[in-house]
Amino acid sequence: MAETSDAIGIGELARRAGCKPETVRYYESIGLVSDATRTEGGQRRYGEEAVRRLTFIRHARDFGFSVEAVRELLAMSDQPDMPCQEVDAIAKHHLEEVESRLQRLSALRDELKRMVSQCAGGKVESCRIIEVLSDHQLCISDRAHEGAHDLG
Amino acid sequence: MAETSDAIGIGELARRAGCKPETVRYYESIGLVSDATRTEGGQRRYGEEAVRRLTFIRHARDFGFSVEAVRELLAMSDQPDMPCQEVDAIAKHHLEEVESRLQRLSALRDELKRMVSQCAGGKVESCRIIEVLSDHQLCISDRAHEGAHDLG
DNA sequence: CTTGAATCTATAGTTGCTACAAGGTTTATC
DNA sequence: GATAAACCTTGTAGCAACTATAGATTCAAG
Repeated sequence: MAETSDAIGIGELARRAGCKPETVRYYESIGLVSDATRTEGGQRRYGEEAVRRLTFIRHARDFGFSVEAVRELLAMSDQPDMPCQEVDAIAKHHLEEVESRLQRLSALRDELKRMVSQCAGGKVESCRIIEVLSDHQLCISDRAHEGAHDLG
Repeated sequence: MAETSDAIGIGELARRAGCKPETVRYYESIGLVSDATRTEGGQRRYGEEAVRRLTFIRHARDFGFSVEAVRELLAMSDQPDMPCQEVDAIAKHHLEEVESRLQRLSALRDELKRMVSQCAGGKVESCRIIEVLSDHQLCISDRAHEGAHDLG
């Protein structure tokens, strides 16, 4: 097992960073990770640095940063002597987005909860859920379901 | 202006339901709304029923229901005599999903907040944000950023 | 040397639309 | 009846961030 050395394959790399080989190839195709060295047969081989970089990427993605934000964060982490203002700005901006999504999603939950709680369990004809969906007037707030855009 | 009668165009229909003509054509293409009658020149013409149906669809989508869920809800609202258990089940399931997203997003916010608050504003080298992203160990919870998958 | 797992490229699919391009139709005005 | 503005048509490509598949090749182990 030469897997602690500088010659791991794409599968092992992916496993160590917690993603799939396809994802690594995708990141390479969009230039998020640099092209790997290849074996004579054309297979990718990676070292420890690649593991660190991919781990950073996956971790930032898990935090919800967009791929473009990750690209910037990577570029900055490659410049250790620069001030970290920009890093801070990206993170703060992301935090604000998350907080705004939370608010909208929370309003959506309230509206859904209200709707569900009013269903008496009779026929579709008199179902409160169908009624609410049919008639916007029955919603408490016009802004309640803007949070829906945060759902896939 | 024959626009209150049974002969509105796709633009007027879309405007009344709060979406775009493209969206209406898309819904037609996936069978969410049925094919419209056409003028001799081939343009779509709609009546009041189409306005109601499209409004229902848009409203359900605004509530975050998936297109497939909307399809089922529509089918059920077409059967007023059926019991509304299934409608209830779809809505409850959706509510559960929204609540679970909320929890994960909220954990993510906490983690982000913590990360941002610890940044002292020095060099990238010693930036807490970069450190946290580099090292999973520095997160409070392993589950904190599962909420990221709720973001686009 | 053979087997089987891993990898390769290229392409299409996911969700729910949105944005063109290049034309055809309708409607209003003169 | 002509003309122009506004509307409409189909078809295709694009978005985000992967995921999945197919069919061929390569690698490592026995």
